[in-house]
Amino acid sequence: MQNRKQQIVELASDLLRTRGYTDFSYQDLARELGIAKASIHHHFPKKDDLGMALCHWSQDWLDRAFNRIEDNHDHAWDRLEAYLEGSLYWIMQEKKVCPLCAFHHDLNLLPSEMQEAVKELDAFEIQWVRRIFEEGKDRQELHFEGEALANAYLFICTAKGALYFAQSQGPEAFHCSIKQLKRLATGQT
Amino acid sequence: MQNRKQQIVELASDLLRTRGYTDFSYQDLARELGIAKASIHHHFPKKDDLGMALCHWSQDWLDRAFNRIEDNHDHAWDRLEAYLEGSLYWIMQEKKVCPLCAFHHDLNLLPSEMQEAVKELDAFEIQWVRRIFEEGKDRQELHFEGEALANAYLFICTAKGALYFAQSQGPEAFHCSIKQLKRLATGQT
DNA sequence: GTCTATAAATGGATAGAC
DNA sequence: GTCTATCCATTTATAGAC
Repeated sequence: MQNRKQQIVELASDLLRTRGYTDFSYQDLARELGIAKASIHHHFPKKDDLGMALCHWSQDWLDRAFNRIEDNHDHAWDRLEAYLEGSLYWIMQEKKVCPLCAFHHDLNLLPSEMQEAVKELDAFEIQWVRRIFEEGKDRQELHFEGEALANAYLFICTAKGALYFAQSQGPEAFHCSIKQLKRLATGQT
Repeated sequence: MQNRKQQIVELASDLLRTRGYTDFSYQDLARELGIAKASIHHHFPKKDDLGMALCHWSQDWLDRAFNRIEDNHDHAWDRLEAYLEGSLYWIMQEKKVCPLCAFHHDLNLLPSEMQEAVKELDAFEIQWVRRIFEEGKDRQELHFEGEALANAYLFICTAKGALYFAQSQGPEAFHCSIKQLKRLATGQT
């Protein structure tokens, strides 16, 4: 069964986003799939093998998320807002963080191969936001001062931090800081 | 030895900030202190007892950090900058996150008593930043648009997110977004 | 591919002696 | 307060049968 392998990754990604990489076990996976622990080891001999598979899964997850946003929204700010609302939805409704945030929680404890993969995924996410800012400026949809990259950093850092506080202080904290971002990115008064 | 108890908390705070709450053990503490695991249990019967002690320690840590900043800097932006530079120093030079960030990593896994404590600590941190913004505006040191609280949220969210990326992308990512913040908070062009 | 069985290490926790 | 000894559960991982 080739699907079993994907089924394991899919479930693992769920536990990763809920509990973090070091805090889910093969036993958790086996229980929920109704199979033996040893069967998971057959597909992923070491946990770090599964960890790398989760890194690749995260790349796909980002691709899908970004493509969906671009398919459903044309205006640059609508795309950025969809990115924000998506993140907030996951954390508030599903109690899950994005896979990258999950990996960051244990970054120092991960094997170096996984750390490198996370760095590349971070860079990929940043570059996507930067591209949206650049295209938005070219099309006169966004009106910000300075470089697109600097504004992209401000945007994505604020978003990550807002999610951090959304968990403990509720969604108002999130919306409050995002409102500021919109003013800056769109050039509204 | 009453100092032993504090010694344990001090070491535990270090491991908390380096590895996270669920990823350090009584064994780690015992090894580094050169005493038996059971001796740690004498001072903190359950790990969550130690966890609550770490929450109280974190409150003291915040108090000390904020007082030091206010003692050494008068201008509102200098205080905010000292807050940022302090955070960056810890993560880059010492590979440690602030205790609140550490607790956030496992927030969903913590007993509710600890979760409540973290929420209050978050609120305390936010209120400190807000006060600095308000005082800065009153003294004409800061020139920002809108409410002090909204600007405080933007500031602290950006700071937390910048630390997130500093870990994986290096300090340039941090400085890049902080430069934007300064422009906004001080009213520079 | 999946199972049972099992290993070896680790984690949190307790009992009771000194 | 600290120790040794011990308990029980969990975690990662392997061996070998079906």
